[in-house]
Amino acid sequence: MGRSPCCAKEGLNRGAWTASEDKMLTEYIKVHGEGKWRNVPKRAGLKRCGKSCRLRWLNYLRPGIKRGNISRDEEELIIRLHKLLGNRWSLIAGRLPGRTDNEIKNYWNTNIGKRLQDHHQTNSSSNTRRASYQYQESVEKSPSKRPKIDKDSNLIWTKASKCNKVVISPLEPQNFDQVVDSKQQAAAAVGSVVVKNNNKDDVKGGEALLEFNIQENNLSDFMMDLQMDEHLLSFLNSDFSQLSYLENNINNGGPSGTTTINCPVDKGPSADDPESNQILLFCEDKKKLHDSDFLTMDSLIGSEFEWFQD
DNA sequence: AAATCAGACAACCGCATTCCG
DNA sequence: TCGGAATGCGGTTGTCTGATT
Repeated sequence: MGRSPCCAKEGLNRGAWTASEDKMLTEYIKVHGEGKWRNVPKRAGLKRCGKSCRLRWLNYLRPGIKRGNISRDEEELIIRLHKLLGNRWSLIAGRLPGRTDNEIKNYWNTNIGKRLQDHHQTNSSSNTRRASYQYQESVEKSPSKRPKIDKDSNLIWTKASKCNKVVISPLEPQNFDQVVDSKQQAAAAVGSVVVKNNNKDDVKGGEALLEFNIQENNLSDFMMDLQMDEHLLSFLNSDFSQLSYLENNINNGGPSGTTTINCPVDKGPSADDPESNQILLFCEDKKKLHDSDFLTMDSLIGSEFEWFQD
């Protein structure tokens, strides 16, 4: 049985929204809030489908939307994030307050992507070809709906392809059972994951250590399984400086010969205690970590852009 | 002045994922 | 647990506008 359309198409307006339609939608959402998009047109008195209302609201009418004039800083950030994430426009937009995925996508397609392509054509032998461009190319060659990521590219695939439900939360002793559940899920997918309920005397606050033994999978797989987009990416702020911190930690060794990545998270059981509001990742196999592609990320996103500039 | 072209971007479409009864 | 509905996402299309011929 085919899926029913989100709304009947007969008699609906299409194309550009009028000012009065915008007003009706805005006023409706002010009163009733977002969501239940299917019902919005009927209740707001609009001759539009729910999807169209949602899109109009999210991309145009929503408060706080910045429009046009993408700054140099924003552009550089878009390029950096695109290197990391590929065409995950919504994720990229999430790092640019007030910008929408649609706007960034359009901006990329009409400005940055085109310039990159032009640059590539005039400089095809240059070794400055970057993952984002390679990705763009692969997409162009492959018209399939979903992007195909070259495993050898430097793109970080932020959605879990193997186990996307392993969420590591700030830990308290009473949460340990929960952690073991996560461990079992992760172990099935990644290789082996060891969860230790640390002696409170050894480690402050009864934190648990999660040790990931990444088997033949490289660290980018490891990153996937940690929902990088939700947690790790949250600390990859615009200057990405903390990645250097990771590298330093690997080179110098963290506490007890392990490598520690501290990832602030939005909320936790003790949100008022900054120290408990951390995800701690320990990787004992420093060499594996060091040899992995992950470290190239720092150099990748910190790479120069003069080749690209006007 | 009219026709054509290209760039920009809003909107649409189809599919995937998530939610929920 | 399952299936349908709702939502989210990325690719594509349509349309407007300004530049060029």
